[in-house]
This record gives sequence, structure tokens and C-alpha cells, in this order.
Amino acid sequence: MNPEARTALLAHYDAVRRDLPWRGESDPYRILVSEVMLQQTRVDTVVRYYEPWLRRFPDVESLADADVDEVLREWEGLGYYRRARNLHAAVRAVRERPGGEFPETALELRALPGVGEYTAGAVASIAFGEVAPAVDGNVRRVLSRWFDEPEPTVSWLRARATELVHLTRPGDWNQALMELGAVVCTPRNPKCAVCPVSKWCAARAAGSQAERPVRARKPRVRAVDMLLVVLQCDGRVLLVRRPDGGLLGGMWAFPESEMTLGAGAGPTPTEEMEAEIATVVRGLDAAIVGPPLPLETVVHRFTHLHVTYRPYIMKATATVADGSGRAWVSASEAGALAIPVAQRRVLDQLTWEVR
DNA sequence: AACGCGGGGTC
DNA sequence: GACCCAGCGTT
Repeated sequence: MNPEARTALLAHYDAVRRDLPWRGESDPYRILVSEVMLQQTRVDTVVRYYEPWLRRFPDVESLADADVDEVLREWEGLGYYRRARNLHAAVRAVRERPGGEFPETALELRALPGVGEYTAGAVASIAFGEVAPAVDGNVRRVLSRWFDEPEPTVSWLRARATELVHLTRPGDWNQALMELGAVVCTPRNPKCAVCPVSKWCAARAAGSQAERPVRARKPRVRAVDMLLVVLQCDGRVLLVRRPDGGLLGGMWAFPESEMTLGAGAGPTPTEEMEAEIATVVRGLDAAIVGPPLPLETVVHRFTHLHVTYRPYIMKATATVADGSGRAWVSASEAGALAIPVAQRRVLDQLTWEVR
């Protein structure tokens, strides 16, 4: 493609690359862990999770042996919890391979759960030196500007990235492109003055870099009021396990019900709220022995959802048999479970008095 | 191609 | 408050 530009970018990467925990790593398991954690997640966030994760799950064997609950607990706060479940399944799949050997090609890696086009290329190039492209959001933006392509398609990106990838240092090349996008070729106010490839950049020449790639239309955010039912009995509260497939899948949370009454919920529950609480409690095969009392509301923003959690606490009889999907937990037991951040904030309001 | 899926940093 | 991040799986 353009040997001069590639040399300039690699030289820039060598000179200024950040010192990250996984930099220079050669263990494919560790590289896979870092790449999965980095999916849709900022470097600064991943840095806080990476090393604790490796202390708990240092290799394929230890992660494959672990229970999914431990895996989710270690992932708690990172978001996109499907990633943790997929990673867990992926190392189990690796263990089942002949000799338990780690897949070494992008094609084989791609077959692992949670490993898509990007992650397969990244791990193959970084861990095994395969000449494979790796196109993430950063690279998309860099290439869109480099070639002044307003709306790059997946196939166009794959073609450009494949042409460009360095033949002897593919892993460093892919990381150099991503690092350029993260540090220099940023979404807003790109730092063209310090960019090592600005003199080959078509958008820079046209002055269109600020508009590349063109913004996608913004998705509308839905506002939701969510009733949370906090049943308390003998210093324990009832948590239910959320369905695997959906939002916050597999994590433990308070029983909830979406309310349509808007922001009117005050210090005392409305009749409508009382009725909804009763419905939820009935569904849990429990019985209330005291009045529902409001806890502080907790606001949490998901990407497409703006949720106001309205927790009500009440004493109840622990008539629920502990099935796999329900559990009466103490404070210390709650500490060991994977619980969504917003609901952890509700838990933090509890005093855990016995009776 | 579009959508669901977390949480947090940045401007 | 809007944007967006070292994406993937499903439909």
C-alpha cells in the first residue's frame, strides 16, 4: 500500500506506546482476556480488572474449572456480561480441543464463543503473528479519515485493513492503528498536528476530518420507572437470578416490575404501587408481614434505557423454597454474588438488622 | 442491516 | 445531556 506511511506509523507507535499490563504479552490466554475485556470498554477501565482477573484465573485451566457465578462475580462492573459467559465457554472449548491446545489461527479463534472478526484478528496477529487485519471502532475512524470515506462499509474496511496490515509486525501494526485512533485520531478534535500519517491523510487534505465518519442517527433513549421489591426476613433479603439471555443475564437482583406511572412515586407507595408490589410478592410465593417502606431511588443509565429504580423494603415470611433461581442472602453472601451496580447501591442502603 | 447488551469517561 | 468506547450474537 504505502510503505512510507506504514513505517511512520510503526515508528510512532514504538516511540510513544503506553505501558499497559498486557503490552508485550505473548500468552494467548492473557491476550484473549484483554481483548474480550476491551470490547466496547475503555482501556482505563480494563486496567482495573485485568490483573485481579489473572490472579483469580491465571490460565485456561483455572477459568475452565471455575463456576459461572465466580466468573460473573469477577466481571462485575465491567458490563456486557455476556462477554464473561462467552469467555468462560471459550476456554472450556479450548480445553476440549485435541491436546487442549489454544487455537492459533484467526479462522479457528473465530469459532470460539464471544470471538468475532475483530477479536480473532487481534489475537491471531498479536499472539501468533498471523498477517490478519483487526478492525475495531478506532480503526474504522482512522481508515475513514485516511481515505476520506464518509460511510465505510464492513467489506470496504476489511479490504483496506487487509491491504495495509504489516507483513512482519502484524500485531504491532494492528495495535498501532488502534492506539492512533484512541490517542491521536480521536472522534472529536483529532490531533492532526502530531499525527504520524497526516501527510497521507485524504480527509486532512480535504479538511473533512471532523466529519469522518459521518454520525449515525442517534437512538432514542427510553425512560423507565422500575419497582424493586426488597423482601427482608431475619437479616436476609430475597434475590432472584436474572434470565441468561436478557439484560444483566445471570446476575442476582431484586425482583422488579416496570411501572408506567411516571415520576409520581412519593414517600408513601400509591395504591397502584401497593397493588403491583402485591402482584410481585405473590409471584414469589411469599407473604408480606409489614408495610412497604420506600428506600432511596437509584437512577441508572443504560445505553438505550434510562431507569429510575424505586425500591420498597418490607418484612416477609421466608416461605420460598431455595430453588436455583431464588436465594435469601445475608450481607456477606450478597458480597460474593454478581449484582448489577444500581442494585448494589440499593443493597448498600440496608442496615441488615435481624428482625 | 439493525438491535440488544453496561458502565463510565469526556466534552 | 450527548456521545462513544480495542464488539458480538441474533434476527
